[in-house]
Amino acid sequence: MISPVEQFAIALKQSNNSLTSARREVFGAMLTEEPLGMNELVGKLDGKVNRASIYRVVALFEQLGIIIRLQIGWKYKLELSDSFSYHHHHATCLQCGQVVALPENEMLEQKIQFLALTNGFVIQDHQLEIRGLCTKCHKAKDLLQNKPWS
Amino acid sequence: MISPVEQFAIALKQSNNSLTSARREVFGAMLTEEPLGMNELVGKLDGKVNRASIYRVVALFEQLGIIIRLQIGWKYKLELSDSFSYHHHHATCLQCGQVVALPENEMLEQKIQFLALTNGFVIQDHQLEIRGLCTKCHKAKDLLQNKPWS
DNA sequence: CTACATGCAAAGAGTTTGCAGCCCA
DNA sequence: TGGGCTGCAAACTCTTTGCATGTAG
Repeated sequence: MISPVEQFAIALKQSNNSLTSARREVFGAMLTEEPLGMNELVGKLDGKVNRASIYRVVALFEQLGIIIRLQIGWKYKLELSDSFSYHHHHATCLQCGQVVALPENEMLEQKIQFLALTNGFVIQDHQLEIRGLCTKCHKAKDLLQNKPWS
Repeated sequence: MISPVEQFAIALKQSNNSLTSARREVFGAMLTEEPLGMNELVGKLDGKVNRASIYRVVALFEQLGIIIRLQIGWKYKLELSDSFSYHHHHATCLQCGQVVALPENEMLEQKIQFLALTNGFVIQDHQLEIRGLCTKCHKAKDLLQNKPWS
């Protein structure tokens, strides 16, 4: 079993990129549960890595397929790529803002492939953004609408 | 049968918003085949509607569900909402940049609903972004790789 | 030691806001 | 006529770039 950090180091070496401290810091900061916004990332590395360098490192990581850019509403967030986890999609709760990772679904992936292929498109990459209400917020809303206390 | 422009006028009236010339212009500019980038929209309305007003009108239209914001790569594009056409997804060609509207696929929609529901999520909205190669560019690439002339 | 990477500061997009004047209902 | 809408200009956020310095290999 190879650790994420080793995998990261190998990816850099294989692409002829140095393993610098800024890159290590950014990668370390990305080893989190939730996808990170650029501003959060900058904040997390405040005093350690310069803002411009973070942008440059993120661009490199994206190019190397180490991280991916998720669209969450109007903004984007960053997350380690599928190579460091597994292929999945996300659902964002419009109420509480929580981003939930949805488990891989083979049937769904097949349908997406099929839809693209029947239209002559060869898929290289895809992203599904789901917006709605999470379990908690949905229940809360039900309570409000049913007014069980009235 | 009700025309798009009438439908638009009704949507404004019902939400207590005036039918101003700026809003008419923006709506008119949106009546196109392809999704429009904000800069394209601004360019198209250059001299007619001020940049800031376009942003305000777009924000209003989005809120009223008249237009939607598509994620295309790192940027976004605008397009009239499903109420003015039909529910569909898009595929962007990484080579030539063309954005193709893919026809609705009931099975796919069901899978998406299912995936969300089994994870306790009630979908309000969703967007699928497909990136790949269109028929033309894919063929061109095949030619290059097979080097039929060599 | 050398090429590549970073920090810093300034420039550049893209977007938002305050305010005075204009226009739709 | 009056309240909402627009144009204008300035402010703000996010991102990129040029250049001198630092550092990994």
